[in-house]
Amino acid sequence: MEKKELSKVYNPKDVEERIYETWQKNGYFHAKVDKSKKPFTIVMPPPNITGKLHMGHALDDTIQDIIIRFKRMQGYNALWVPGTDHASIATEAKITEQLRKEGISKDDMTREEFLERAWAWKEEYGGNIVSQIKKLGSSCDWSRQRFTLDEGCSKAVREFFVRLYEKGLIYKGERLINWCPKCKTSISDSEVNFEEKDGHFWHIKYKIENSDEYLTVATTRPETMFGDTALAVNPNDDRYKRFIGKNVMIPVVGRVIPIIADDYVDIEVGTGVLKITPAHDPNDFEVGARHNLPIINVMNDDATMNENAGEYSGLDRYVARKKLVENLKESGHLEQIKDIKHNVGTCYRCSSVVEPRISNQWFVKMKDLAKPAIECVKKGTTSFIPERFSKIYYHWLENIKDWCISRQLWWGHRIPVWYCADCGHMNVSRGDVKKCEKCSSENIHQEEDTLDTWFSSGLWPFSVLGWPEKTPELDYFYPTDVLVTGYDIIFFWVVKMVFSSLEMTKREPFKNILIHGLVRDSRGRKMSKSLGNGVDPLEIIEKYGADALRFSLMMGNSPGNDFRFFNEKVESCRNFANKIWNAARFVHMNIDGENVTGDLPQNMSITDKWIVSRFSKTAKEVTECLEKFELGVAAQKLYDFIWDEFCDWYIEFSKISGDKNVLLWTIKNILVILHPFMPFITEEIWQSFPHDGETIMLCKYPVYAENLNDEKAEESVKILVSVIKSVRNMRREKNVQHGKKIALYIETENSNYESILSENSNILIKLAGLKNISVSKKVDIPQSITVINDFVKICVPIDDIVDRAEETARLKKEQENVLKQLEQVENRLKDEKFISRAPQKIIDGAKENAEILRQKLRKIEQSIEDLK
RNA sequence: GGGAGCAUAGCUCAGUUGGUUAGAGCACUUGCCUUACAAGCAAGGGGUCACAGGUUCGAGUCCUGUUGUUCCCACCA
Repeated sequence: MEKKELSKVYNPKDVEERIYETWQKNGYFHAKVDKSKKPFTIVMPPPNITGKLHMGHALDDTIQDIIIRFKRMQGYNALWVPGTDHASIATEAKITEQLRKEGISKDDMTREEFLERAWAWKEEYGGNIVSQIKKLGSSCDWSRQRFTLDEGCSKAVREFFVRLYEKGLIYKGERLINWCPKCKTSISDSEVNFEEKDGHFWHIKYKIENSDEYLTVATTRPETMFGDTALAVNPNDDRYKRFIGKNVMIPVVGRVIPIIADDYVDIEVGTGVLKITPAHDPNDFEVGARHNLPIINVMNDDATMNENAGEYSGLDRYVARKKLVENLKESGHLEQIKDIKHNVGTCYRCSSVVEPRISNQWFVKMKDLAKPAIECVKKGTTSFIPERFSKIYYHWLENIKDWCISRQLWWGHRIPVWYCADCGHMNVSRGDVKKCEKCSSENIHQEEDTLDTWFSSGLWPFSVLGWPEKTPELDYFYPTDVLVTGYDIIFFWVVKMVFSSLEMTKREPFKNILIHGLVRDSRGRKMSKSLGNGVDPLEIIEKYGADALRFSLMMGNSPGNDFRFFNEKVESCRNFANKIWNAARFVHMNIDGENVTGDLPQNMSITDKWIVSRFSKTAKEVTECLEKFELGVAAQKLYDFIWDEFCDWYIEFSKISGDKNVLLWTIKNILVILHPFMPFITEEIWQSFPHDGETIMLCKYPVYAENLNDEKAEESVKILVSVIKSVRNMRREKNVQHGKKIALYIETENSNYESILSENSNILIKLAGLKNISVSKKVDIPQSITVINDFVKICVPIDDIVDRAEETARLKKEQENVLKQLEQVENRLKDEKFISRAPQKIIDGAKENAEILRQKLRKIEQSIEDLK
């Protein structure tokens, strides 16, 4: 802040970048192991390297930055570890797309060539999001920045994999998994989104062998008929009992399959007959397993039909479906078609319809891992904020299925398994394997598949601190204190961190899980690319400043709840920043060139004692809120204190009387207490005042002090304020001209009040616009306006506030004004077009308005009459 | 089918172990460029806290039910 030329308006662009660079240059964000201090640790949820900063990040990072700055100022050794996620499927899709635009197919590349390309891509774009996070003011320790695919994290991944494998918790097997035909990889259950889509129920007749009878099956996916290996009915279904054990012929396909009985079949649903296709439906897979049915896969990895589909081989699944339905119709096997709406699984990355598919994949056995993760929250070692999210967490973990961790992708951690071509042994190893540990053959090759991204990000809280090495950082900063994330990511990520950490480190990864909601657009819709309704935080920062954005994300936000983003809200927070800026200008006007230290003097006036006491209490409340992670409430309290109590009242008092040291003390403390929320402007102003230390960032966070508390001063100011407000109110009601001084008589039998009011009459005179004031035990003025407020009786002689001639003139002017308005409304009501076309509500409103104006006019006329 | 959230001013939302007269921002009305700030100041209007019961001296807050709404999970042959 330049002392000579104080701009009337705060301009964040002149400030933010410069200050952030200074902070970084001086290493204020860096935390090192120091056993003399208590650590406080947050690891940042790593954004994808494909990503661009969106409002979700802005919210998440603002919350973390406020907490970490608060804790740092409280004296903790506060560490915030940043980093990025390789996001295997998302990044691979982007690179494949980029290649496609260049006319290159991924299939024409070797794995090595592709990875080279991917790393180059990471170098080029991976840094973007990091620089964007910095623009928010995030005080992360950038010297400790990590990447889920860096050397250390890769080592952690192998350690984790091998340990789970050795414990028998990882296995490979043929299972039915979700297959994305576009990404050409398996995906886990939690990566499938269900979308309601229009579809059809095709009722197909399966003719019973050696009979003219047939069974009708309803299906939504007729093309899977090629993989049917049975029809199933409920054993208690009287309609079909007699068919059990007989065979039917699959229409068109011509293969003969048995009719079996299984309780899974619901008599009420559809026709009560179910076709069993174990290779393409999870339930059928289980039924098939119970009855030892063969498994026939009918599709390729791109969802075209394979050789088992005969003449349909090579056709896309939907083309094949259409053709098959035609064929069924022609051959008389199609009984009817019903339109239905049904939920279809889609890929969470590319939205393609997922195909359940039998495949050889790697899995983690989840049951034993889930138990301690449930316990950890039940015991309260780790707590959700708000608490209700623990219910969702329990429910998910209690019903967990095995986790499919292998992906048919290249960008990621390659599974550390080497197959021996000679003896068939599977070598599972932390290090690279050169020869088979069993037969010493060198004819080995590594598993082609990579691991699910969440397999590595599940290790994030401890891998970033050096695990599996026993680093001093891990020993000191771990477990972390709080994880800040959105509820949408609890299943994907939070649970994985908890069970991974408990299994590997025997510790919970974090003590608290602070859950926030989604940032929605002003109409309450999710911000999304397809809707084009996303608000770019960088544009907001450009226009209003990072401090305003941060504060607007906190005001009225409460843990776990979604909240809507409005430009108007940011604007009001920008105004708040400007308010503080101008308050600082006022303080400068008063202290510059004078010997003001900002130390509290021995003897203080009542208003000085009041603001100091109020500040101390506010500090207490704000700290309590922050400790409980109630950031929105804390922000509101700061806003109210700074704007209402400090700016609107204390600064006005200080223009009349007051100690300049107190003025400086208060604003400096305000800057410090507000700093975690608005780091840039507070630093800028703090630097402009006399100060000890290099940066506001390292100031001690204000605390409540008993000796600053002054109930008497607070009570006294309350009385002064009540009188001022009553007088202002009366002036307004009686339309006393602005600037007109009035005489005031106050009656009170309380001698304490009497002395407070008398001693501070200068304040009352100035702020209530008085000519003079008289305070006594008894006031008796017959011709007066009287107001009784909570504390005293206030009288104003009537002649004193009403200059008859002036008042008459004012009323006549008002009369003209109202007449004009009334004329307008009446004209509108006479307008035929208006009456016939406007909604009834608007018309009624206008009629009402006209009536109000007529009444007002009558009152004004009466008042003019009274004044004569 | 199972679970959770939400319902408070015209709009968007706070309101934390129950406590006088329910708050903020924006919008609205009125008057002010009052020497920090018009991105401002002062005053004001506007709420049966979804509905119905219950607990209590006292309920926006706790309990039960109802309605509306959003979301999550599961399933949909």
